[in-house]
Amino acid sequence: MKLTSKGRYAVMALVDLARFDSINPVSLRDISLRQGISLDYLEQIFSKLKKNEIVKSIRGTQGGYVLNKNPNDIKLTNIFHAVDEKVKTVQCKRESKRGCNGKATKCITHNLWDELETHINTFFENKSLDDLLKNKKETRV
Amino acid sequence: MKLTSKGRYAVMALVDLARFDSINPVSLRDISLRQGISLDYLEQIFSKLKKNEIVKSIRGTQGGYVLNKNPNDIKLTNIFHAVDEKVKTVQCKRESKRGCNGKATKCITHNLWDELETHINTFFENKSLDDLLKNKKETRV
DNA sequence: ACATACCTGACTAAAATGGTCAAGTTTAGA
DNA sequence: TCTAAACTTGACCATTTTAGTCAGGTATGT
Repeated sequence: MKLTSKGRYAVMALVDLARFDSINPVSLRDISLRQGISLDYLEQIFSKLKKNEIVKSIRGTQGGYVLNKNPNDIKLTNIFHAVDEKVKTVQCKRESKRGCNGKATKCITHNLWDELETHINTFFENKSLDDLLKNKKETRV
Repeated sequence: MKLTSKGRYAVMALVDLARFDSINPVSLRDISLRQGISLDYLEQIFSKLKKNEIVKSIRGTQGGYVLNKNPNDIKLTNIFHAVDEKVKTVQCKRESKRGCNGKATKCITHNLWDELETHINTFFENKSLDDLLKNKKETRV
């Protein structure tokens, strides 16, 4: 299962974006500075977010990115999917129509991973960018 | 977040073990053959399972491993913990008492990962080896 | 025209993964 | 008592993934 910094950065950047894009397009440079994420890396991430129609880009001076949907309609599952964070649990090697590991049967734990995957996906499907915004205060420690 | 083959192998091996250890100690060689997991790798895994008192070893000829607890008392969370599958989501770099990323604040998404972690752990805490055994038939495809 | 900001693809150091290999020790059973 | 089966330990390693960097673009508002 993968769930790494790339996904975290994507979420952080989008929350940041959502907080400011109603005024102006937000440049990656600003997000980079505010969130402490490398600009070059952000560009990779936003390229994917754009392909998946989560954000729109506006080129040129004063340009930047804007959300392409209502924050309430952007679920975490969409974000992770966009940046290739596959919320997939361990795969059985060479799983095929025939079964796991080339055998004609499913392996003992096969159903378990299916269940887990559903469990995690449900969490992400029920969580929108809007939910995070409501909780957006950077709480003091 | 890590959730890899090592965890899957550990679970597969323990289910296998649970099915046969009431008769005799089960050798890793048998598990290796039945489950298609490298013997050397199994040894690494069982070394950790033993340290965490999930299995007992019996040395010598006809030796092998035996469960050290009732299958109902072995939760998946115990297994993953034993083999260092940390069910931890992405960490904020250098998180400290002071906050995330060296700042005095928690990062925007901090609570999210905490919630997710709890969500996944709940799943694993409620799932025991016994639950898997009940479902143990290698269902035909 | 030119600075700002997006866009693209190649490249890479470091870490994690999924093992292998070698050299033991222990003990049941012949 | 000898020996083979089985556990034990630790070093090692190839491959893949991660988390970026770097170097060049292209588009556009002012």
